Amino acid sequence: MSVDRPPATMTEIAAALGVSSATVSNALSGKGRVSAELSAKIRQAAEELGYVPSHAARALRTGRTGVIGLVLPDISNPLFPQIAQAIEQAAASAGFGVLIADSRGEIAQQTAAIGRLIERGVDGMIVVPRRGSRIADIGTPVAIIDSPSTPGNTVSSDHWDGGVQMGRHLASLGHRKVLLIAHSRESNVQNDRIGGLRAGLGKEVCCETLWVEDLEASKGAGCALGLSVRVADGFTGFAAVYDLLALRALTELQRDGIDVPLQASVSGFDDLVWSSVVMPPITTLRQDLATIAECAVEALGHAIADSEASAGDLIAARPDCEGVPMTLMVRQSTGPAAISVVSDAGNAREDGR
Amino acid sequence: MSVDRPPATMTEIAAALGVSSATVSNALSGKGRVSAELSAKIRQAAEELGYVPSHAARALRTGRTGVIGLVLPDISNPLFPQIAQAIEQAAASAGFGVLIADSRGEIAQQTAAIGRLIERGVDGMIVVPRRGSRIADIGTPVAIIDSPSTPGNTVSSDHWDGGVQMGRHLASLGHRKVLLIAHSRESNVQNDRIGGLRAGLGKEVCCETLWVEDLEASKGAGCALGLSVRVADGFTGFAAVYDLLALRALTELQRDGIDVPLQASVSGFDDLVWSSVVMPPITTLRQDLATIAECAVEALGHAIADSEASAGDLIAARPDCEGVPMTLMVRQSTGPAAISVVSDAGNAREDGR
DNA sequence: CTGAAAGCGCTTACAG
DNA sequence: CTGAAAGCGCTTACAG
Repeated sequence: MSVDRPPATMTEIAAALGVSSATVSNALSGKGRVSAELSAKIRQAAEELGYVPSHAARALRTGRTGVIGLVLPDISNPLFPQIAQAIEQAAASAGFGVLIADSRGEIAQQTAAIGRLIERGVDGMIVVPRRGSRIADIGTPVAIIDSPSTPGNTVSSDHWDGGVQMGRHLASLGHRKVLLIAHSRESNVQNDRIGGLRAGLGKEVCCETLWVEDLEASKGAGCALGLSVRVADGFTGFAAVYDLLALRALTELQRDGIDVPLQASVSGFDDLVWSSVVMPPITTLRQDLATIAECAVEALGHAIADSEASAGDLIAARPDCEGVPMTLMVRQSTGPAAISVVSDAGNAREDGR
Repeated sequence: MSVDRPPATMTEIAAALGVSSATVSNALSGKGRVSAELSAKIRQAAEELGYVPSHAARALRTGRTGVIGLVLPDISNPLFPQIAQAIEQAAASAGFGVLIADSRGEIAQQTAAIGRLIERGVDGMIVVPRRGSRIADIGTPVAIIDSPSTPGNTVSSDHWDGGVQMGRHLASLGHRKVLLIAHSRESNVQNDRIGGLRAGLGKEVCCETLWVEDLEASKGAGCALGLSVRVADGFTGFAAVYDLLALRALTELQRDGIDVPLQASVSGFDDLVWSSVVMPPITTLRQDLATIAECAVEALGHAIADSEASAGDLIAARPDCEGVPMTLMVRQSTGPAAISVVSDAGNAREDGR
């Protein structure tokens, strides 16, 4: 029905019914003020005539566009598809459109991208900050998705607790020497996960953190992690702070002829698509991105509604949004710790740490 | 400068300069019609007063929003971040904003998502269609990124030629028995790649295609590909049709104790982030997404400009956009073919084909 | 409960 | 080359 006809306007509905456009507006926006009967009649006419609201006119009149910006400063982040999907979903239910802004990871581009969003009149924006970066106060409501330890954070997974879950899992499997693999010391998320892992592993377990950025600084990107030496040193658990690192660890171990999980367990974070596709599938933690997205959008919605005047503030989150739980996905890459035959000599050491 | 002051409007500039807003509009839009001096003065005033154009007003007046939609029906597609980034970049340079629409891969949701975009008044949209799906004629210009063999396709990589490149690479390495690994027979992209691979490998090379969807139909998702049996059968090359499949192949081979590339070579398509991070890094083909995005945005831009009236058509592409070349990234996962010791008995066969 | 009127900020014929 | 005027479609006080 009414597929081809050009979309009707309120004015046309008003004319067709012999009422004023103000009344049509009131009826359609459901703000009361119109008798039930007239209201019904107007709705029906709108339906029949194929009324499509003009967002442009609404925006011009109200000063609100009904669009929010999504800023992913580090788009190479492989979690991006899921995040974008979750945000889009949540935003759509809340009646918002989502304008994307990318910045190729560079700070200047990030600023430019944010500027473009503002110029387009977004009502607010959701930012997943580049690790270590702070969001300057722009004159628009902003919700931030990061780690609970980030100041000004609005929503996030409970990365620490995720670490605890994984740490306990590994400890319960009997691992007593675990290598934590992280990339960047600046990342709040990574630090939270590391902290949680150590806590979950407990005092019994000897663990050490390998910061890949250090390795890369001395040996260049894409260098080997030197994991087989660690196995020889008695490490049986390798807990990476995100799946890509876990994948790197897994394939390096396998290439060196080490059986996972028989000789070494490997775990990650985030449950990216490949985690379950790899052989063996990787034990990891899944973020509840749907909830995260809902919280972010909801918080933003409130901020937009509230701060007509006092715009530009970071947003206070609902308490239950500050640490959304992660779910442990136990898969074949983790198993009981091998009997640890500790070789006494570190003779084969080949990596810098 | 002028950071805090609320953005000025054309009317304010006009008032400040004692000219009409029409003249300000003409000067700022650079459509001539205004003397050079006055124009310069207006530009300067705009700068000083912190003029920010109102997209809403412009949209209301012109009927164009300056926003295009990006529809990724299969957002789980791990290429999404790169595509989104490239499109956003190209769109920004062309003065468009990008509204995202996701549909969780379901056709109903896809329709809904497209509807939302239309209701928001996008001037056109770029669609990466779900494999096998056709885009119905909506009343809006649409550019499609798929394979050149898709009817109505606008832009795409030359997947066939990519296959040829990879096929030649493998053949030149001495591989004479190659397993092609694809997922879905419905996918034009995958079919193109397979066709190219066969052509590039040439008549000398014996090759067979493993359709993973068949395997999954009988054994369930996530089942083993049964690759080690193939190695025993004399296969030395495993050419997957996208990186995720290559990763699956690589890890399965490694888990079964087969050395890559010494005993078997593995290759993929798309150069996703993990391809170079895995051990050994995977030989693959990189798409020139920047060019693809530019072509798509350009084509869409023309269509939007042209078809004020005749909207709703699919777009005729620039000829050089129909097969954007891919770049072969040779990495460690492919190497000279092992001396093929063909075991005569298929005794260990464990997979269905 | 309903309507007349103004106005959001811009662009576009049309005069001058 | 410049300006006055109308209008894009809506919402919002304000009257009635």
